Amino acid sequence: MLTERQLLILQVIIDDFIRSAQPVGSRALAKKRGINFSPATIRNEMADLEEHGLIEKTHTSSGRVPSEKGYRFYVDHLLSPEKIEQHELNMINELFEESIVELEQVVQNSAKVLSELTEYTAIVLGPTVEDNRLSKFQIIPINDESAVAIIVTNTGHIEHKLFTLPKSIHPSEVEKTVNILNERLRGVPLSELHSKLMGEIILLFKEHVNNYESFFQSLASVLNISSNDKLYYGGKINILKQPEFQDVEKIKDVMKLMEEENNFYHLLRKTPIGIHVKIGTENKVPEMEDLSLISATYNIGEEQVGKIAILGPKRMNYSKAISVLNLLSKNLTFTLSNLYD
Amino acid sequence: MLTERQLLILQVIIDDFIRSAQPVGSRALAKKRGINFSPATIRNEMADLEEHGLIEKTHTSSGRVPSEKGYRFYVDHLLSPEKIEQHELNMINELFEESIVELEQVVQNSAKVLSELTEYTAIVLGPTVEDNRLSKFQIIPINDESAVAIIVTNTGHIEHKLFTLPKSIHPSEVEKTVNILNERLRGVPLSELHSKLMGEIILLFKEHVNNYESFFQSLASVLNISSNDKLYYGGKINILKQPEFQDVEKIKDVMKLMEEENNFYHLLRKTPIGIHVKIGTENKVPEMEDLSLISATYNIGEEQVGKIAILGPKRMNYSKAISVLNLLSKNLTFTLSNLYD
DNA sequence: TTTAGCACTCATTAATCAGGAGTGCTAACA
DNA sequence: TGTTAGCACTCCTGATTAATGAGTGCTAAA
Repeated sequence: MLTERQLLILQVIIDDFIRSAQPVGSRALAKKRGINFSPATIRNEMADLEEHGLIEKTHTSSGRVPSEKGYRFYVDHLLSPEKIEQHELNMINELFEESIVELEQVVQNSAKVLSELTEYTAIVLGPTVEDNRLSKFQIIPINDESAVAIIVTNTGHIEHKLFTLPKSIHPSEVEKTVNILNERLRGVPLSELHSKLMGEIILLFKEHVNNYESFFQSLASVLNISSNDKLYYGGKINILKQPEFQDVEKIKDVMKLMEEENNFYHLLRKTPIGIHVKIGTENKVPEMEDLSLISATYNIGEEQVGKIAILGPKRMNYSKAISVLNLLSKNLTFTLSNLYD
Repeated sequence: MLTERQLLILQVIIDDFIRSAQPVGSRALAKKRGINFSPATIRNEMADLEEHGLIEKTHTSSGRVPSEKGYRFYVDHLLSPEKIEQHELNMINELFEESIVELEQVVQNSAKVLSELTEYTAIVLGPTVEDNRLSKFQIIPINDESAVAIIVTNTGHIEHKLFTLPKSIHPSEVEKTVNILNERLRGVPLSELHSKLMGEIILLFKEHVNNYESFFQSLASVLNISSNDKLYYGGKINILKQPEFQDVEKIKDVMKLMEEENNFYHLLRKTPIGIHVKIGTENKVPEMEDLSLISATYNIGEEQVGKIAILGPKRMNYSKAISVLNLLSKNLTFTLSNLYD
């Protein structure tokens, strides 16, 4: 379909545009090393590439700019992996060197490092708590009328919830309840706790716990875990450094996009396993037509727990971003698996 | 110092500028109702006001704009309280109508409402956990080597911390420890837990708990509560609606300011009790020379727990902002005091 | 097939100009 | 003596024009 020379020219155009953010003309291109033909020849090839819809002009007599289709082709076929510098490697390794206390902390720091390495905005979706399995449940009475429920999961995630504890419940009943729940619910994904409780466990309650009704109500609400996996940003304002965001309206759009957390939450949830690149309108979000989102997944053992992603202009350094994302997601998976699996 | 008429003119200039963001000229001023003298007269008075440093020209033949000193004078002497509309009252009341589960949630929602009511950016400093008093402490073993410590305070704040539990410790020892700590530390501010532990309580440990040393180490780190009171923003991008932020560099500055959470954290911590207005350079932060920050405190009972604030352009509607802030902080104090005190 | 040459297009920038809002000053007025 | 009308002057704003230059497509020659 495309000749070797056309591929070469396309690659150089996109590489150059990614670097300079300026439309690339035939003369400037001819001067690049590796290019041994005249501007006129290049103009002919460019016309062909434009017919294929891979590059565009911004006006009749301007240089060429990659089209969305061009970026897609570039990402799919022309990308050469970028070498990661030693000092960049160090930054990533430092993330995992300190003693790791909380999973969330590591994840949050990853976003920061990711944004610093790429100069784009990093978005990290924290562990999907719903898929975690219950490993320990406990109730701590605080005063006459309230208590805290503690839920510990297999990935070390801890959650606490305040609830009202009916006065009529005797401490021994509470203990019995805790025992029942631990016995029956260990290993159950948090998302299924509520239905399990309403199914088999309510029968046990009827049998063993006096005055169970209002108490059971409270428990039901406590075990109704809503998906509250969090979204962390790193370098939110990095994106403003990009020359394409010198326009006030565009800045407002992208800031608004990030402000409303749901946007990226849903976008990232949908994302498949492994590295995934969505360019411009492929994101199906009007405000993202000038943005690309590259995402990767990280796991704990076999369980897929979260996503890390880079948000940049369509004209982003895909090669660099993918390399860094790939490395970091693998490191995250490795470290977290060792820790919690 | 200033005549009645000059005060009137100053007030009208500032009111008008706050509304329109345009320099106010003598002719436009003369047409306002309540003004019954000619443009020429107004020009004379304006010249006086300018000599006092209360208003400024943007260029030789422009209308007048309030100076920072002018705003200060306006806030101190000319402010008339703004009536709060019924639907605005409703928005505030709705905050407190739903059953309140977590203090943090209320506080966070306050930021949202505050930003919606004012169209500026709201900043809320959550409860200062350090000043809370311990009301309940508990330890829950998770597995052979780790446990969760639960700390509940008098304001209903719950905190959990993972720590390593030496295998050598027998469950009965843990129970004894929990009893000792609850007995000795109840009512102690979180910020003093650590020193109390290292002082009187270590002696009790030596006496009553076997193999206490490494266990005690863990406890010490658990009870070393760092001040992690959080900063919440509402309507971060509201500030971009203001006509003074149509300049890309300014937008970057203010976004960066908000991105680095420490900035406002420290600024708000310093703020005195009650309503407080800092205009432009009074904030002592170079990037805030075009911004004003109005803050208020909210309490639980007698204890001052947090701050709510509004960040807007220097040309903000002080009257409205102060009224809303005043009302909301009082409501917060009232509701939280009833709940937790 | 490649390339030199040329006419043409269009964005960008600087320069010029007209219109208008606003000021300060002076002199007349109540 | 305080107030106001009149006027010359300043400076911002927006529109228009012109020059420059980067780049293209096409044609014809190598």
